[in-house]
Amino acid sequence: MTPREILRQHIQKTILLSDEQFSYFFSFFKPMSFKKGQQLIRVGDDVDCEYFVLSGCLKTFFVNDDQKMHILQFALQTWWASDYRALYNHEKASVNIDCVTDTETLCLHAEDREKVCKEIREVETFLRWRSNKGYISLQKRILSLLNNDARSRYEELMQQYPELYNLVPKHLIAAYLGVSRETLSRLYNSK
Amino acid sequence: MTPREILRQHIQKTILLSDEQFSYFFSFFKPMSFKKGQQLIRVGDDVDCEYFVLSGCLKTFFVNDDQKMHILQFALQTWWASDYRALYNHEKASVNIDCVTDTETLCLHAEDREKVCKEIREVETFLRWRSNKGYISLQKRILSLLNNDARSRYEELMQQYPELYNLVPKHLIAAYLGVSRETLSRLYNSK
DNA sequence: TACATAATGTGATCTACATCACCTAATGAT
DNA sequence: ATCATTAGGTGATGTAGATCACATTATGTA
Repeated sequence: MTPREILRQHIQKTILLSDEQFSYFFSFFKPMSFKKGQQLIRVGDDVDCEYFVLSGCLKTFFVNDDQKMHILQFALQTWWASDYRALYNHEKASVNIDCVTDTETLCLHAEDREKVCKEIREVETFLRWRSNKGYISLQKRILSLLNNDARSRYEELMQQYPELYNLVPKHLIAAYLGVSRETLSRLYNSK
Repeated sequence: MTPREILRQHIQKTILLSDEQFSYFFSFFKPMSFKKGQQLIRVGDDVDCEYFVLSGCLKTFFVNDDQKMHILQFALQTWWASDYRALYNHEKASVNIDCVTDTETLCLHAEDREKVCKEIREVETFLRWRSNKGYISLQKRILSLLNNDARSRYEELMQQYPELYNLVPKHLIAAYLGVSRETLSRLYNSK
């Protein structure tokens, strides 16, 4: 699939755009490719765009004072990633985004996004629904953090995103689940 | 302030509506008042509306197999509450909402919301931004759950929403923080 | 006014998970 | 091919917070 097709199919799950409308929207996306380990956003940066993942894997993460990393999101194909707090409030980045693997993305600038939103009603509807889905999935994760122990959080994640198992180093999975890498290792090497 | 004024001021923080536009939007909101302990949404219910809080306090919560309650959200004045997963995906409710105190709300049906969204562009923009803000605040809470211990989560909450201290029983605060009521009690009675 | 129920406090004990220390196995760079 | 770096495994030990048990104080209700 071409980048264009990947994006189009993704959007069409929510709304219908004419060829013309889609072409117009698509024209604002700039292809950007990154190597494993490359940083897209660093804490303190100005943030003016968001990334749509075509292939590979990004991680959005925070590093605390003790140098401990917490992962807010892995972004695989058709996922979106940015520091949305910074992007929407015009603040400096408070999280980092970098590449877990080589990654191809389409980059959309916030001002272009707002421009197209005004011009094409359906695009705004799409973005509203995208936000809703994001909200719902974060709520699910909060519930999982409150209710489940490390083992069932791990099993839940592996069941929902099995591709992460081979794609992402285990210590990053641990940093996503909120568990130490040692404990995670013990979890799936026993039982 | 009248309900109308409360809603209008809330919306105007994000977008501008003419008197006419606002009156039209407002006409779809139905005042609904509830007594402390009354249930707005129960697991398994059909969900077709969302609530805008005028006064009082709601809680959105989940009860697990061990009868342990986890609170996803407290909703105070100008907050919105519903089971958004159910509302957006036309599923049965997977969480409960009830009243922590006597509560006045304005109720908006999903079909009316979508109707007004189509008719008034600014309303759709408002809802898109509302979702974004919700997403950002859930992300903040996830980070807090991953990074902070019970004490600092408690202090963070009390600092951000001091009104909860006298409004909400401590065992509910505990259920929001993801800590046992005993531990919470010890936290603020020592140190 | 009395009684039931909900909210809160506090000690004793238990446990999931963190931390530390050290090891082996991959992976990658020169 | 060699060496450094990163990933991963595993034992020993420490600890935040859960759980259990029971007392105390509010709150609501007949």
